[in-house]
Amino acid sequence: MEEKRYRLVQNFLKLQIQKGNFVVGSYLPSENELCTMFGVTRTTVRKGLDELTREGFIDRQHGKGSIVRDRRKSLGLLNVKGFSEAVGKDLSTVFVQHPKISLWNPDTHFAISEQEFKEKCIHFSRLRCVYEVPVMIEYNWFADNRLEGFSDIDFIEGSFFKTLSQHYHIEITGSEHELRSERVSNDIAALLKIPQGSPILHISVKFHTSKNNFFLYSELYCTTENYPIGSSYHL
Amino acid sequence: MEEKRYRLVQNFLKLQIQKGNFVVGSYLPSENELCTMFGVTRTTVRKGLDELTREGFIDRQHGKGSIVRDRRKSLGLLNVKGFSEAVGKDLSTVFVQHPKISLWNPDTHFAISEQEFKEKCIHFSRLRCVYEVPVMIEYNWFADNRLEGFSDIDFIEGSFFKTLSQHYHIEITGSEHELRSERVSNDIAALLKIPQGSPILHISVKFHTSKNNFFLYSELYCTTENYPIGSSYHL
DNA sequence: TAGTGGTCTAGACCACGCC
DNA sequence: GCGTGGTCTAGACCACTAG
Repeated sequence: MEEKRYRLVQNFLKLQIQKGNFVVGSYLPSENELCTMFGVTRTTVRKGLDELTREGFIDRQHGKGSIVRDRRKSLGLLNVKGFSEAVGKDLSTVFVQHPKISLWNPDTHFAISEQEFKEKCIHFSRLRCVYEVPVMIEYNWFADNRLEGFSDIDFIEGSFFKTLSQHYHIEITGSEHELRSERVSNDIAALLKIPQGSPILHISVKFHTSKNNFFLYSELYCTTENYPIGSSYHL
Repeated sequence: MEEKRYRLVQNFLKLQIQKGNFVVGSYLPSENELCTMFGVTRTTVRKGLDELTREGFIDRQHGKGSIVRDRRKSLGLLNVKGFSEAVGKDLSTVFVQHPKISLWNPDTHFAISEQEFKEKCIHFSRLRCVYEVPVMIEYNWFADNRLEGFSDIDFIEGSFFKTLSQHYHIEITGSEHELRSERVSNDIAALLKIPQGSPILHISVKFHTSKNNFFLYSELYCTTENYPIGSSYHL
């Protein structure tokens, strides 16, 4: 399929990183070592490493080497400030609904493709708390038949994305968001333990992945009074 | 300062694009032409073009050439859906406060550096409407002495960013956001013509720029009922 | 000083778009 | 067919890091 030599280097290294054979913070083989491993020149190896850098898998350090990076912090995605970033806070996640096969929920604001709609989907929802205080509820849907045996395996370190990467070698490649400020519904007010009718931040997300035609749909409802949602974008 | 040859190519082309000498949609000189223009090899020219691609200035088309791109749509920044994207809608912007020298406003949620705080700042605010209906009010602050003679010149096509690029060759390189869902204040409710106490989306933004230590601070208040805020991110 | 990544040359061949 | 960008080679020298 893909005969470009730099892709071979790139995909080989990516797979090793996804599998955990090169852990975060460790160094990849040097460029010269990769040259002999793959029988190519440095230009080709460097092109592969450039791509991995662009994808956020590695950082390169002049005079030292290429170091494996924690990608989850570099995606520019919306996340509760202090949730995945902050250390030393008491964070917790509880399932409101464990993953199970269900029907597509009409609540998703992004259009689901016909192809997806024909399939069953998997749904799960989680409540996110800081210091035991609920700050966000998250509803997720995705096409069932794309992730073989998903319901049966556990989330790696409580992270859906980490699970996708390590078990299925699927990465998040992008996302679309729609943001609304609404009055909270009574159901969600009860779950988040906030007064009825409070303003709440509603975020609809469509995640794009490295797997063809595989998307993740999420609806997030956040109380932003104490923990505003942060996001960042850099060139 | 910068002696790398690919930077020469990159910066030369970037400046021409910023000045409008290469307009959006036109083709840059071919790689071979650039080679002879700068007396370097294709590897070097291509490295410069790679950088421009990464920065969003150009797209490259196999067999055709490198085409100048409209960068403002590629930043993954938050913008009112249908504001800068949609065509055929009746969009308008009115100044609530024209640019003038003022004091730093304590309303900004991001910390302003000591260096900036010592300087005066320029402030302006604008009301954004769709079909004459106000949907967003925007307050902006930035350090005065960074943009010589700013108050006196007009916005290019009503765009602050376009003005920064063409007049000062400054580009937006990134941004940080904080999002909150709040009850609207009475002042803002009046400006946006919405009922008092309505939920409103409050976005604090710190824009990073290509000019050292120059940032733009914005506070946005958006009614999201009819026109939700959209954003997207792609690898 | 040895090893690493960063820049650069002077070629070559290929794949794509267009006439 | 010709010009374009995409991939690749086989070198070279430089800049940075570390023992």
